[in-house]
Amino acid sequence: MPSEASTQKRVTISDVARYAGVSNATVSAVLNNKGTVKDSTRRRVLEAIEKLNYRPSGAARRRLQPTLHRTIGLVVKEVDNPYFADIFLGARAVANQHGYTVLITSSESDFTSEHRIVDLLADKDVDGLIINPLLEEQADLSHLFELKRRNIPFVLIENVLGLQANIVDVDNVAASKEATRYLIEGGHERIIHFAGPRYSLHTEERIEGFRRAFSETNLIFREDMIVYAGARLKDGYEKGLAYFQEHRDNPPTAVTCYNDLVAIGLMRALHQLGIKVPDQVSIIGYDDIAIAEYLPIPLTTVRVPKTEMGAKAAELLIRQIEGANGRGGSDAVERIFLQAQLVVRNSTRPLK
Amino acid sequence: MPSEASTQKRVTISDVARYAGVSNATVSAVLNNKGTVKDSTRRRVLEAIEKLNYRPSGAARRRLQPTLHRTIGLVVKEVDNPYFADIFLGARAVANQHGYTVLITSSESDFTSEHRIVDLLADKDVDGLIINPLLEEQADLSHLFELKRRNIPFVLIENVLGLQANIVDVDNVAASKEATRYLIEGGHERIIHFAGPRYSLHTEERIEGFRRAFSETNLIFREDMIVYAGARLKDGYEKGLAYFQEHRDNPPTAVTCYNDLVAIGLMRALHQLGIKVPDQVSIIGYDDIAIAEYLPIPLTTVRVPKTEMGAKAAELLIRQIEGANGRGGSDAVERIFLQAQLVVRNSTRPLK
DNA sequence: GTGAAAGCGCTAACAA
DNA sequence: TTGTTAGCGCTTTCAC
Repeated sequence: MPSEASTQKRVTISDVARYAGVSNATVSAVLNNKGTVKDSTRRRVLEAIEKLNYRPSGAARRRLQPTLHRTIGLVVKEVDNPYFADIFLGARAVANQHGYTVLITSSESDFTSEHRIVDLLADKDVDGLIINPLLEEQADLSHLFELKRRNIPFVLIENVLGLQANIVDVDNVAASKEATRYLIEGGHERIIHFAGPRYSLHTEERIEGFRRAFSETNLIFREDMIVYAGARLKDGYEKGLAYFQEHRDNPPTAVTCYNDLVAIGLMRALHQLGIKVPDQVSIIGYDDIAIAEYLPIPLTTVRVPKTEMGAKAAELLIRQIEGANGRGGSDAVERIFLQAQLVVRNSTRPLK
Repeated sequence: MPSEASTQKRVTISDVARYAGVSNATVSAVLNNKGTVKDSTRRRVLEAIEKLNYRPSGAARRRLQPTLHRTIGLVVKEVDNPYFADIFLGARAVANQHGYTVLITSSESDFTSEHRIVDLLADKDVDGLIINPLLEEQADLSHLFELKRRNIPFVLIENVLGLQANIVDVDNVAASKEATRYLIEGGHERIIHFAGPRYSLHTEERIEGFRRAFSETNLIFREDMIVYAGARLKDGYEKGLAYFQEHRDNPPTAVTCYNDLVAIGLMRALHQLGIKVPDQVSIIGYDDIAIAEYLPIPLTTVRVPKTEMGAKAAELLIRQIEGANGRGGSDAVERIFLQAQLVVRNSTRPLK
């Protein structure tokens, strides 16, 4: 009943010391398990801690060995996409080798979240960031510029127009084109593309690849070959159901998808509509997530070297973090594009 | 060529100030975009920052508004399991409502990692933790006790024996029993269980449920009904291939799996061996990850309310974080067990 | 516009 | 065994 309702101020080590009738140093000693404290004193301190609900500030404590924990922040767009798990795993492997720990957060396609997250990570003193940025209308890149101002190295794993920054990615236009061309060369003429979410530049790049495949043949590209689906199982399923119902009379013979999740969703829709894959419709995914190979009809897809991307991104980042400390030297931006490759499995078949 | 190779010491605001011939306060003003700095001065400071590659310490800066960013750390065991994505999403929703951000890290089944991660997160001053702990032989719970000592609230999403701690989980024994009983009641007699990894208590709980289902009938449980597989697609696939090849003459008619990933891997193996699901073998998964429903043979599985678990864990945690600050009151440990439920789809069929 | 100085919460000498 | 003190890197008054 004693202790008055203190104002919202933080409880500090001094409060505890005062309450327990000892000095700050003693409390600190208890906190850090130094063996040097008499048992009765220790007990009193512990009691005070409990009583006041004291929580030591890591920030203050850590100051002396700031290098104790090296960390890298990874900012993704959707956690429920296995794509990011692989990126993480690749980054983690390299990071661990160098004594870094990787922290993940997800913007979940929300631009405000992305801003907040990047700020937060910077405030938490991560040593560098790997970011999969959202494509944004308002082009508010302030959080990335802030990073530059604060001199915190970062590498993108999807391009941001109008920003000089390190990037590790795949040539999506080329890969998407290759996938589409594979279909065309197989004799497919009515092909459509289930495109990704609007907030992704990858979406546009993959559409562009699709388009270019056409321009290299005598087939005509038409806008209505692009069907905006999204990035998730559900998106592929729902759009698939809707599209193939609507185009019942004249369905396409092949679909390239934004990613594997969409492809799998689409396959479910087709299955449900009684349309056979690949007999009636060929399907190509993108990413080559682990499960693609595990489906009863293994998915033809574009393999993105996800683990390698994560690893490369981490390498580049760590080089910047550590190199930068040496001299103000290697400030030149690096842009690394890895090779994506079509993996033909059973969800596609040539028409001729 | 001038600037000597400084010893590895951190570059501080004072270094910048000295280099630019101004005071710390001025540098600080520049850093924080106060409008009060003359342009020529600002430029000089910026140059010094660049030159020295100065990176302001977030820790030091943040001290004044420590409450600016509230954060929760989520420690998982394997990022590439969609199970955790859903936990995260549930936690994130609640967290965001309360102004918290959720940071994820993964121990990847490595106990040393778990320790390091928890330490790190504590040092980074997260306000609380949601942890999916590894089951460990040496029972070294020091990192969790450390959390208690530092008064950082945490909630587990898998039990740790011998520790008084908040927990949100599902009754795995009951759920696993229910799944197995469903098979037995359907007339299956030769049933096996593809068990999870050794580092998981869930593994043991699910085995126990399997065992108990038998003890309630006149069927006999035998140790060789338990096949240790793992937690991943690959595990189910490889063990499945091996097991069903070896037991070609006398295969089981049903398998319950540690989780959906293992089940899907197993189905691939069976498919490859020409064994029909569910005609020849019934399969039950666990978790009900999104894709379970999307398979050509939708998976019968135990639905774990993952999103709800994440949400509940976050609620409980935030209550502890904030309640605790009020008085030293609500220190009582809470243990919440949600309901898991069998969802019958097409990968199982009754034998009678 | 800019600098000097105090203070944030904590730990690490060093004395007592 | 415990207390005193200085200092970590930064921001913020408040003079100049």
